[in-house]
Amino acid sequence: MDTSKKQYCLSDLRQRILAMDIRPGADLDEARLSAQYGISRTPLREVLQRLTGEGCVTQTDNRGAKVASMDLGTMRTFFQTAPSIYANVARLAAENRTAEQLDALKEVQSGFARAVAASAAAEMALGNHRFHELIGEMAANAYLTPSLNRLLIDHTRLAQVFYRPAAPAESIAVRKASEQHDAMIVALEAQEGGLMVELTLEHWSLSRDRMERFVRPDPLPANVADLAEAKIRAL
Amino acid sequence: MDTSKKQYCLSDLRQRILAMDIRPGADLDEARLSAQYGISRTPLREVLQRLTGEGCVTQTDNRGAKVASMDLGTMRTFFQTAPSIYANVARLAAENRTAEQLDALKEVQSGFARAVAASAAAEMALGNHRFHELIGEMAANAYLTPSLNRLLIDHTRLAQVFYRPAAPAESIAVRKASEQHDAMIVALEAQEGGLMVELTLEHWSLSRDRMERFVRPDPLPANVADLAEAKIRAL
DNA sequence: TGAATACAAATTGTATGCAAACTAACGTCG
DNA sequence: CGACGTTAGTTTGCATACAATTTGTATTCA
Repeated sequence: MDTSKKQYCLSDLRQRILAMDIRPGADLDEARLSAQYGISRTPLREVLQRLTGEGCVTQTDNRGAKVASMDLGTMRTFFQTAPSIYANVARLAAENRTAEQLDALKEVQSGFARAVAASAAAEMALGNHRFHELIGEMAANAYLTPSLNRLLIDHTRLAQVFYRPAAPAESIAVRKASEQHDAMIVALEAQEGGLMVELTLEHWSLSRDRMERFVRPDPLPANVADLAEAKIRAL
Repeated sequence: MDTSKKQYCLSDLRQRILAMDIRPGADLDEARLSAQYGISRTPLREVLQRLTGEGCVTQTDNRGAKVASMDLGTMRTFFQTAPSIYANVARLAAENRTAEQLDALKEVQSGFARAVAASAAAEMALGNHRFHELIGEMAANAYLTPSLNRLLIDHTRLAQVFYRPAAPAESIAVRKASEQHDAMIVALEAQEGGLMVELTLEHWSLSRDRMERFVRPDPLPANVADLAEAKIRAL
C-alpha cells in the first residue's frame, strides 16, 4: 500500500479522536493499540508523541497517554479565542493563498458537499475539518497555525457532539455552512481579505449558535400540570 | 541528581537551541547525541520528537532531525504576528494569574535582573524566555499558548543574535527591559489588563527597535572622499 | 475493622540487534 | 565526456527482550 502501517495508525487514531469515536480522557494502552495496528510498541509510541504534539493526546510520565480532555474551562477559552484566530487566519489566507492550495480546497469542498448531500455525519465533520485546516495552511504563518489547529481539533469534536442528532433545522444550517464555504472560496480566489474575514465571522456565528442551541435548548414548560394535560390531550 | 538523564538531555538541548549554541538548520545526529548524553537511541528519539512538538526541531522521514530554521519568510511572519499574540496573552494573564504563578514570576525576574547586572548574555536571554513563558501559563489559554511558545522560541534565538555585541547603548536598553518586567509584575498583581497590554506593547517596541537597529545600522557616509578626509583629520 | 505493608500483576521506559532507507563513490556504457 | 546503474557505508526505523515504575490485592497487626 501507499501509506505505511505507522502512517495509517497515525491518521486513523487522529480521525477516531476527532470523530469522538475515542472519547476525551480515554486511556490509550500501548500494548493493545500496537497489537491492533500490527506494529510494535516503538513506532506506536512515536505516533502517540506526534499526536501529543498536535494536541489530540496528553501524556504523563510513567502513566501513559490519554485522549485530550474537553472540560468546561477549555470550552470557555475555546469560545473566547476561536473568532479572533479564525478571523486573522482568514485574512492572511486571502493574501497568501497559492493557486495549488485553492485547487486542493475546491476538491475538499466538493467532498464536503457530497457528505452533506448524503447526510454522512462523520465525513461532514472531517471534511469541514480539512477545509479549515487548508485555510490555515494558506495563511502561511507558522506561529498562528498551531493555535488554529488546536482550535480545530476541539471544534470538530464539539461538532460531533452537537451535530449528531440531525434535526431538520440542523440540516438546513449545514447546507448554509456549505454555501458559506463556497463563498469563502470565491473570496480567497479574489484575494479579498476583508470579505474573507466577514464570511469567516458569519461562519463562526452559525456554528456557535448551533452549539449554544444544543447547550441551552428550549426549556420544558414550567407548569408540570399543564404539561401532563397537554400530553393527555395529544392522545 | 534530581532529574533523569533523559530529562536533562531534553532541557539541555532546548537550552542550547534557544541560546543558538546549536545553530538553526544544524543536523541532530541520533548516534552522536545519544552517546553524548549517555542514553540509548530510543529515549533520545523521544526527546527529539518532544522538541519537534514544541517547534524547536523539525523532523523529516528517514532523514533525521534538524534544528528549526529561521529563514526570511518566518522572520517576516514573526514581526507580523508577535505583537498581537503578546498583547492578547498579556491581558488574559492579568485576568487569570494565580498568586503562586506571580511568586514564581518574581523569582524568575530576580534571576533575570542578576543576569543583567552580571552582563551574562545567555542567562539573560534564557531568563527573559522563562519570564514570558510564565506569563503565557498565567493566561491559561490552551489555544493561544502554543502560538506564544513558538514566537518565544524564535524571539529568544533572534535576541541571541542581536544582543551579543553588547554595545553600551544596548546595555541601557536591557536595563529598561528589566524595569518593564518589574512594571508588568505590578500590573499582573493588580490584575490591570489594560495596563498590562500597554506595558507589553512598549516592551515589544523596545525589543523590535533593537532588532531593527541591528538589521539596518546607520549607513556609511555616501561620499567616499569625505570619509577619507574625515579619517585623516581625525589623526 | 482499619491502616499499613509486602507482594503480585500490569504497564511504561530503555537498551540492543537487525532490517530498511538514504548517501556517496566508483565503474560501466552510450 | 556525461549520464546512469551498482555497490559499499552510514543513518534511520522497527522489533524484541529486559528493567523500572505504578497499581491492585492480600495479609498482618494494632
